[in-house]
Amino acid sequence: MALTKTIPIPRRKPAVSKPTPDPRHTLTLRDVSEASGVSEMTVSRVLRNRGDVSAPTREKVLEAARALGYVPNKIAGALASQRVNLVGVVIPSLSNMVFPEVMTGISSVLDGTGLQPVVGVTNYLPDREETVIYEMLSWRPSGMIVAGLEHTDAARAMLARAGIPIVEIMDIDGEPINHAVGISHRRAGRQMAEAIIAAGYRKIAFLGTQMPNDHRARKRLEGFEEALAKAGLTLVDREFYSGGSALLKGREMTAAILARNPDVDFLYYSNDMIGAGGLLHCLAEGLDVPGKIGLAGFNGVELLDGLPRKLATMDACRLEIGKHAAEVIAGKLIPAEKLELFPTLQPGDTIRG
Amino acid sequence: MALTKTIPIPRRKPAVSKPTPDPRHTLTLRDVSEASGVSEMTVSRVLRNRGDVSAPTREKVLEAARALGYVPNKIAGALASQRVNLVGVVIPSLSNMVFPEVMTGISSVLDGTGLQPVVGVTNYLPDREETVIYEMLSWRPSGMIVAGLEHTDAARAMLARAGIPIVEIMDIDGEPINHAVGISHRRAGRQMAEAIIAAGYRKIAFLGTQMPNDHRARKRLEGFEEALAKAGLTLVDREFYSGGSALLKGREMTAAILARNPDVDFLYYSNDMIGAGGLLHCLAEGLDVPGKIGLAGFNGVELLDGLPRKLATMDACRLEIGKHAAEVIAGKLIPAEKLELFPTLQPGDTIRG
DNA sequence: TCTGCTAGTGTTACCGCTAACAGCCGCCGG
DNA sequence: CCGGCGGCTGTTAGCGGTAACACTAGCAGA
Repeated sequence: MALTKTIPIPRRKPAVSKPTPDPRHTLTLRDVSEASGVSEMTVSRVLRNRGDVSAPTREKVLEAARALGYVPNKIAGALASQRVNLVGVVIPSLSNMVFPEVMTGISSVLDGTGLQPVVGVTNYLPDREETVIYEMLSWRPSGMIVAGLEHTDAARAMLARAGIPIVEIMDIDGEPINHAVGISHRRAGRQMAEAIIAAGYRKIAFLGTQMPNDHRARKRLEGFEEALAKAGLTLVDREFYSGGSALLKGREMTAAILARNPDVDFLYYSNDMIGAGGLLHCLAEGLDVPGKIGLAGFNGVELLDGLPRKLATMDACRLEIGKHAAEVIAGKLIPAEKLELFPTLQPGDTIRG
Repeated sequence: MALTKTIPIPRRKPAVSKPTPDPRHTLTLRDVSEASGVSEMTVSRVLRNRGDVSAPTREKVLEAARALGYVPNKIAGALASQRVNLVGVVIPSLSNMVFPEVMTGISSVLDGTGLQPVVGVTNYLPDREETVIYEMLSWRPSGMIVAGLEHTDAARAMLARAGIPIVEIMDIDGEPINHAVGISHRRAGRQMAEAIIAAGYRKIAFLGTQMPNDHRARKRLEGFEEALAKAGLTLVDREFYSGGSALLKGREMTAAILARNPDVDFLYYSNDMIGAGGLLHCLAEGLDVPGKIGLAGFNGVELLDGLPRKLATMDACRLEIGKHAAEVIAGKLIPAEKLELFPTLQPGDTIRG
């Protein structure tokens, strides 16, 4: 297209005279190479512990690198090697105790592998999730761990054609892009309902979060109502909240439900935090738990151990989910399409047995 | 050094014949450029919204990029532009409610700026912190936010010569590398002690975490004892824990202290979670709170709102700290060396007043 | 008509590092 | 004595973008 020759100008002064080795200049391999009298390639080999380098050379290089305070530039390294030791982790929130524990599981496995997790938070917003995924993929990570199976079409498409292992975690009720590691929340809800019914409770109410995009809470409720229906029951009442202190909201919602339905005999909470609030309320009111009224939550947060009475719950296998997801990314686990874990129901002291 | 000429071999086949546009191939600017019939540079300009591009060209390019599902390679972009939109955030833990809130503050400010936080967790281990910092710096972020003022010498040195803004958060009792945003924990401890003494309590015990590297908890305790000393008092007892459910540990430690010192009249906890456990214990025992015995924690976690009685505490300005730190990084705030915030004492219902 | 400017687009040379070799040297076996 | 091999080190050409220009065309003003 160009009809004439262009004579481009170098972007930068080729090199400043050596006498003034600008101390403000960011160090490169070349600096270490000059300081230690070997080629950049050899320095690179030493710093990555790759290839054969004689012991004396290695020493010299390490010495020089340390003295200069050289920090390698992974951007350049990643571009050249087409390899990035990052694993994207996309989760909805950090503030509810469940994802930090998943992170712990992920880190514990990744720690040995040279891979490093990078967290992105979506606040349960699908568009935000799409953006976060896009941003992460643009760094060409070695793998992605994403919470949930529900994503925007664009997000699914990006993940699918990224050419890296994708693990969707927490939930297995749906179609994974690649691999899924989690529990069936629908089944979890069903199991809890069956246990409650078996214990003889009949007037059951639900208390949960008002979050259209918390698909896992939704699926639990669906499974729960399904099992109720099978027993010829329906929820006698339900109450939702959003924002604020979960513990406090749990108290308030519980008070509201009890005021409306004095004869309710079971309260099923969508998470342990509001369940704990409800439990504190019931105890404060002097209600007979679990005789007259039973309670159950979901998650198995360790917080519960400190309560005066132990709330019935179901642990969500968070640590295992994180570990297995990381194992799949790290190639330590045979990648089945779905890896289902089975939560155990912990009856605690709030379901009569 | 080489005496002969080397004829290197290209790393990859120069180009596959166009007829088979390998669908597995990772897309580059060139693919979009070919699909839209303009130069790579123009595509780059369109995708970054930089420079003048005619509307029709812009449309064509966007169309092609969307159709192909192109995701830019930030690694290459960052290397070429010497610009990275990442901000490293190094914190000790995610599982204690305090750092998630700091993160919220950081994100809220960074969201508008194109900058993106990347979190690293150290588990209160100095060596781990050094590694995390090294890893992060190797990605050449635009800035770093690091919790605390205590680091290994190597970590300090790396941060100091990275040539980017460094903000140390949470604490200001010490010498920052660059900037510090936080509160004086020593002063916070002192203030709490003064309030307790003013309320007439005299037999005061301390309950906290057994963490040699939680410098902020240590400084609070130091300030606390300093103020006690000034009033001629000393701690009548102290108890430490590590690991496990904080709420439960709070109950257990409280029981232990009370068993050893039946006449103790105030319990100062190093954090709200164990304080809440202690409060639950005292209430369960039917103790007269705050008449016979007072309690106080630290942090102002929202959890407290749900308790039967409100624990006295001091909020740590977590949200503000996160916001201000991010503002410094984003260049929105005049970078003073230390930015001190002042926590407010919330007497709650557990200090008699 | 010529100049100067501006908007739009293309060209080239890197950014800092690593893959893939080439080259050198010393040693060993035949 | 020679070929081969293995250990160590160097050379070159990118990786996929972007900075900094060069260049063209179109148009306004002198």
